[in-house]
Formats: sequence, C-alpha cells, structure tokens
Amino acid sequence: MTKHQTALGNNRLLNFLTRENRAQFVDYCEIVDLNLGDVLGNPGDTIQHVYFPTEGIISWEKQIEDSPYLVVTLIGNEGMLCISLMQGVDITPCRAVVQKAGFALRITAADFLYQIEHNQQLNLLLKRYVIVAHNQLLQTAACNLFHVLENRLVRLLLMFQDRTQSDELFITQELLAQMLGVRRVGVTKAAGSLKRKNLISYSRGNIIIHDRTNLRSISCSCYQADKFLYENILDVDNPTSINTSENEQQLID
Amino acid sequence: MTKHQTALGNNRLLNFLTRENRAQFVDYCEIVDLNLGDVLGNPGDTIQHVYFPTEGIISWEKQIEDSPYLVVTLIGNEGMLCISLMQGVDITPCRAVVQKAGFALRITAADFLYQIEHNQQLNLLLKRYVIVAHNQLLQTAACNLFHVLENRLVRLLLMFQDRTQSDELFITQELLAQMLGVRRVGVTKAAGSLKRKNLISYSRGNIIIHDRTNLRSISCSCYQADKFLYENILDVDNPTSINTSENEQQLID
DNA sequence: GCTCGTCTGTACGCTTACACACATTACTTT
DNA sequence: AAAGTAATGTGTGTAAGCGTACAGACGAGC
Repeated sequence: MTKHQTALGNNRLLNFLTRENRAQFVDYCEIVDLNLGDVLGNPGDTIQHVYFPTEGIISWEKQIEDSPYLVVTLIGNEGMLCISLMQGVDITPCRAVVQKAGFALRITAADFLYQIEHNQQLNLLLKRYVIVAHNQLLQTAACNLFHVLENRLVRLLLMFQDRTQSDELFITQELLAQMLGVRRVGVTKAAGSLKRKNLISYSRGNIIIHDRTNLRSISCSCYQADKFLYENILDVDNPTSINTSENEQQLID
Repeated sequence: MTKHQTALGNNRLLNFLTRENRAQFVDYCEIVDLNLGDVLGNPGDTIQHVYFPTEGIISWEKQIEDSPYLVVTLIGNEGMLCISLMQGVDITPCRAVVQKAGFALRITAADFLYQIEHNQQLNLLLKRYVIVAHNQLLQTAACNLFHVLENRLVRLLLMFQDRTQSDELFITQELLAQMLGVRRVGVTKAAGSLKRKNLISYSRGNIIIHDRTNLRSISCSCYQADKFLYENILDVDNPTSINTSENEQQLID
C-alpha cells in the first residue's frame, strides 16, 4: 500500500528510532487523513488517539478568557500530538486543528501506553520530545515578549516551511494573525514589509517564500534555538545529552 | 532533627504521596540551605541534583540573545527543580537562582533516577508535574501577549505569596521587572496604582499584601487556571484525570 | 458578463510600554 | 552627622500595536 509506505517513512520524530523499533511501533498505527479544519481535540477532552503527522500541519491552540484562540505550537512531521498521555494525564488542555491537510499515523491511547512501556527506545525518544516541546514553548513565551511582529512572523513562516518542506504555503493573513496573537492588520503590515524586500510574495492565502537565507537572518534567534534543541536532544544515541550509561542501565533493567 | 522534620512535611508536591512512599523517597534526600542569590544551575550544565524546595523560592530563568534573563517560572514548595531529568535529559536549559532563602530536599541525579524507576506513585506524580509545568508555561506565554502589565504583576505577586505563605514579600521592583520582562519604571507605575487602591503597600523591597481577595479579582484568569490545574492533575488518586484502570495496571506491572 | 464573499491594503486616533534622564527617598556605613 | 548606596518616583519623547472603519482586489459561481 503506497499510502502506508509514504507515511511510514515520513514522521521525522519516529525516524530517530532504529528500523526494527519503528516497524514494531508503526505496526500498531493506522494511517488517517488530516482534512483542513478537522478538530482533533478540544480542551478537557479525554485523549483517544495519539497522532504522528507524516504530512500536513496541526495547530495546538490555547484560549484565554474570551480572546480568540492563540496558536502556541505547530505540529508537523517533526512531532506528535498528545504528549500528555506520555506523562500519565489523559486529558488535553488545548484545541488541536488541522491547518494543512495531509496524513498522520494514529494509534489508540491504550496501544500507545503499551508500546511506551515495552519499547525502551521509543520511551526515551518521546520522553525527550516532551522536553523539546517544553523548551520550545519557553522560547516562544520569551519571544512573544521581546520580539517585534515582523521577526515573529518570519519565524512562524520558517516553521511552517520546515513542517511542509515546500516554498509555497497556503495560509491567510487572518490565520497568521491568530497564530501570532495579533490583529490581521498587523500581519498585513509586516507581510507587506517582507514583500517589499523581495523575501516573500503572496496573494489571497498563497504565500511563496523566495529567499529563505535572508529570511533566516531576519528571524529572531528563537528559530535557530528551536532547531538546535530539536537536533541535539532527540538524537537518542548522542551521549552528551543522555544520562550516563550506568543510570541508563538502571532505567532499562 | 527539627530542621529535617520541618523540611520533611513541607514540600507540597511530595505531600501528594502516601506517607510510606514519601518517607522512602525522603530517605535518599538531604536538606540543604537555599541562600539568596545561589545559582543552582546554568544553561548547558549537567544536572547533578534535583531539588524540592520546602521553604524559599527558586526562579527559573531564560536568556534570549543579550536581553536580560527573563524569569519564566517560580518554584517554591509546590514544585521541583530539574524536571528534564525525569525525561531522560540531563542538561538544563535555564538558569536557576534562589530568590528567597530557605531550604530544599536535595537528591543526587543517580538516586533520583533509581527512585523514579522503583517508586511507581512517585513516578506518576512527577510525570504529571511535568505536564502541570508545561501547561502553566502555556498559560504564561499567552498571558504575556494578551494581558497588561498591572494584571500580570498581580498574578506574579499572588504566585509569590502562594509559594511563601506569607503576606510579606521581600523583592524589589527591579527584580519584579526582570521577572515580567519589562522595565523597572513599568513596575513602579503598576505597583503605584495598586498602592493607591490600598491593595498592597511597599517600601524598599518589602511588599505587603493587604487585600488578597481584591487582588485575585484584578489578576488575570491565568492565575486561577494555574491553580486549578495544579490541584486537579496532581491528585494521583483522582480518577477523572488518570488513565483507565486497565492501562494503569499495564503501566505498573 | 455580473454578483457575492473572501482576502488584502490604508488610515486615524488611542493605549501600552519603551529609552533615557534625572530627582527623591530611605537605609547603611563610617 | 555626613556620605554613600540602593530603591523608588517623575517626566519627555518615541515606537509598537490596538480598535475601528472603509476601500480595493481577486476569484468562484451563476
């Protein structure tokens, strides 16, 4: 089944696993379509499934009082949805919405817990992913305070691009505004400025990235920091970031 | 030893454990003094110890580029320092500084990992604490964007009070400013406004909370949200927030 | 073609917070 | 008592972003 095979190779988080471990895990998953606008969970819901996107993007959104939802994270094929299940909490605090159609590997909560318990490499990888997510959030919280809109927009566009591996993004200014927690007009201004610098072009929800290199230099350091963390913490064989071997042994036996 | 006994009863996180489990864990801990200004860790450091404050407050600070450190979380006797060790990552991304002197239960990284592996109730509790910390961070990120300084200041003061159980806080406006990621003058203005409303009074680093009730009503909903989460997720015997019993069994056996 | 709905651009006054500079207050030290 | 230092208060001008309103621009469907 081509669809299955495509999906299999394309969740970059699971790709940190050895071939066997990955195969063992994916065996319990099914491939599901992610359709634009699908709501995969609402605050307070009990978690039924865990998702590993292989294509497409899911936004993770928090509502404060009656403000519109703020997009706190984008989850693409570099990550997973429902980390709290890893941590013994089966309710979700946020809304998850498909922002770009695609596919995901999906596993039931029960199977997931079983796998986590019996596949040590998977367990370590996903535990670390929780830390990566935590640190990225930390970065975002500080970024929201210190950096101006234009830079934050650039960071968001680059994150989008990373998660779609495409120079063409389908997303309206309205939605970008919601993700950044600002007005639509603010995005129009910032995006206009980027357009004038020939870094991007866009029209009616279709954004084209022209000059990724220069965008990176404009974007705040938060973007680089996020990437660095992802590479360094998740590499399960990297001895500098894991526990010393004797502790590791204790954990395993 | 009185000092030991005081400390023993006073980490509210560990108090969620049964008496036996707590005693078993605390047996591996030592009591250490937290002295104002002590730096318990810097970004990139390998984690040597895990701390459970019983009195006093530790701030968890992130630096972005060359901005001054931003205080992302306050850790008092409701929490613990070095959650990443739980997650198989033994480096710390942030700086930890003692902001209010007191005591902490301290355990070595190796002992901690052993305990986590052999004390299931402790394991579940601390895994959930990671989620609590994550969600509070989420709340803070959104709060930083949407709420004005005065409300954020109130939230911070209440958080401080929760972690010291005292109406008298010893903290300068300068430090408050750093915690909120704003200028000192901004805090002077906001604090002045609270003083004029007879909610607090202060002088030279000594703040007195007069009217907690009305402060709560001014503070943003983020404060309530944080508290709610803490109570509800960490109560390890609360069936609404944990996995169904059969999954729990799988986890344990 | 025309209409309608969605997306994008522009404008204006207002609030929050910034940067910088300097004045005042209160506690400490000698 | 005088000097020094840390903490707090005030003032002026500037910038980022908000709320609102409205105008143009594009595309889908009839």
